[in-house]
Order: sequence, then C-alpha cells, then structure tokens
Amino acid sequence: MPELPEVETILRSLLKLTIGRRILDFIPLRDDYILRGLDRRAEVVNAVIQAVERRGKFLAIHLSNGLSLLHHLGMSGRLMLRLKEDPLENHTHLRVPLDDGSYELRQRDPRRFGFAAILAKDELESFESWARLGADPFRLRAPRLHALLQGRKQAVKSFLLDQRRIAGLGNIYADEALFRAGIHPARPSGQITLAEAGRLFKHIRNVLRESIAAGGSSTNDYQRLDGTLGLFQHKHRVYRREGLPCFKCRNRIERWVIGGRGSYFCPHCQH
DNA sequence: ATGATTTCCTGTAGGC
DNA sequence: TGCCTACAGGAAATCA
Repeated sequence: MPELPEVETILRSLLKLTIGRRILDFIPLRDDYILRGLDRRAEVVNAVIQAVERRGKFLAIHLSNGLSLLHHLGMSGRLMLRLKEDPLENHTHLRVPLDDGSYELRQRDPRRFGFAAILAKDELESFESWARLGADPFRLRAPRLHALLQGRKQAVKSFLLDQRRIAGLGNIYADEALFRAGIHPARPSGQITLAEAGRLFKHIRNVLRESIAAGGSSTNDYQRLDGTLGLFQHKHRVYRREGLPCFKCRNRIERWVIGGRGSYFCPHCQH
C-alpha cells in the first residue's frame, strides 16, 4: 500500500517527467466519489503542470491556472505514466494525456479507497484531511514526538497511524519503526519515555529514508510511476512475518490486531 | 474530547 | 475445479 516512501518515489518521478507539460485532456472513466470536482474538468485542459508536492500520503499537482489535482492512492491505488496506446488495466479510473504527444497519466485503484480531485486554491486549503495533516516525519524531533504522545492511552501503533499527529506512516512503516525502536505496538502512548521517543523518531526517519532510497515497498499493488517495482519489501523485519523468526533474536514474530490493524512485532525485542 | 469500532471496496487465499 | 468465506487496509463516520 502506498505510504510516504511510495508516494515520495512517485513524486520524484513526476518532478522529472511532468513539470512543464501541458494537460491535453482529463478523462474520467467513472462517475462516483473516486473522482471529485469534475465540474472543473474543462478548466484543467490546456493548463501546464507547474509544481508537484507531497504532504503525508497526499500528492498535489499544481497547475498554471491556479487549480490543483489532489491525489490519494488509498491502499491499492496506482499512479502511472503510460503510452496512450498501452492497454488499459482494469480499474483504471482516470486518464490525463500530456502534451509530449505519446504519454498519459493514469490512476487505477481496484479497492477504491483513494481518489483524485480537481480543486481551486481555497478548496485545497480547506480540504479537511489535507489541511489538518500532522507533523512531517522528517522534521520531527524527540521532544515534539514525546509531547504529542503525552496524556494518551491510545496504543502507540494507533497513534502513529493517525495522520493528524504524524503525516505519512501507514501499517508497514509503523510496524517497522516500532520494531527498530524496540517498542511494543500496544504500549499506551503516554507511557513512552523521552528516551524511547528519541529512538522512535530516529527509526521512523531512517526506515522512511531507506525505503525511499529503495523505491518503496512493492507488497501487493504498489508500482512506481513507470511500472517497475520498489525493493524495500525485502528489507521488512516484521511486517507480514507472523510465525517467522525475528531477525535479532530468532523468536517468532507475533501478530495482534491493534486499532483494527494487523500489527506485527517481536515479543522478545519490543517492550 | 478521546478512543474504539464500523464502513467503504474487490482481489486473493484458504477451506471443503 | 468451483464455490464460499474471511481477510487485507486509509481514512471518514459513527458510537460509547
């Protein structure tokens, strides 16, 4: 599922390949909640892509006429740059042909938890989940994280998944960071000490950085913009490794459901 | 307000 | 092989 490193990987490709390109058309292939702001569809045509921005797991493509395309890939969403004549994969919801003549941006999403929206500036700024995103993990420091955790009984795993607190972590990287930090995912947030918060922020940052360098994790649906796979799934230490030996101590990895999410951890290494 | 639970959706995996 | 059920999860909605 696309989390911060996967979206960042897509962002970097978009920066290289789409800045300065003119949008030739905006072709919705469905008419439901997945595509929003379609009444502005005609305004998008002929606009030029000026900037691309990531916040958390959101991707915003800013256009020359002040409109923005806001994308979220949910859990099975994929953003692709394909030749116009390439066969359409099923569950492709959006096609955006670009002015280099042969390529188009496509968004597909089998499980349909993502979306794409055409938004005016004020609409983007007031878009709830975008506007209220929490701290950027790369700007986070121990005292800030510790302060955010204080006074909460909520499991630290659930805290890490709350985009209003920290933006960009999903199930994979929350579990991987907690493993590296030696913190049990079910620990009440308020019990995390300053020293533990220090380890946690450091490992959040490191695991995200390493995954970006590897092009993200291709577990089920995720691919890069050009269709190639990320490589970080080979570096996962706990995610989806229930019953397998811990890389540190050889005890078996456990899986608990925490906050409705499958959570993988080593009962020996994480406290 | 906090925090836990349910909902949306479909491909995949497992059981029989 | 085929049918059925359970499960996966990001974020919004709902409920206690």
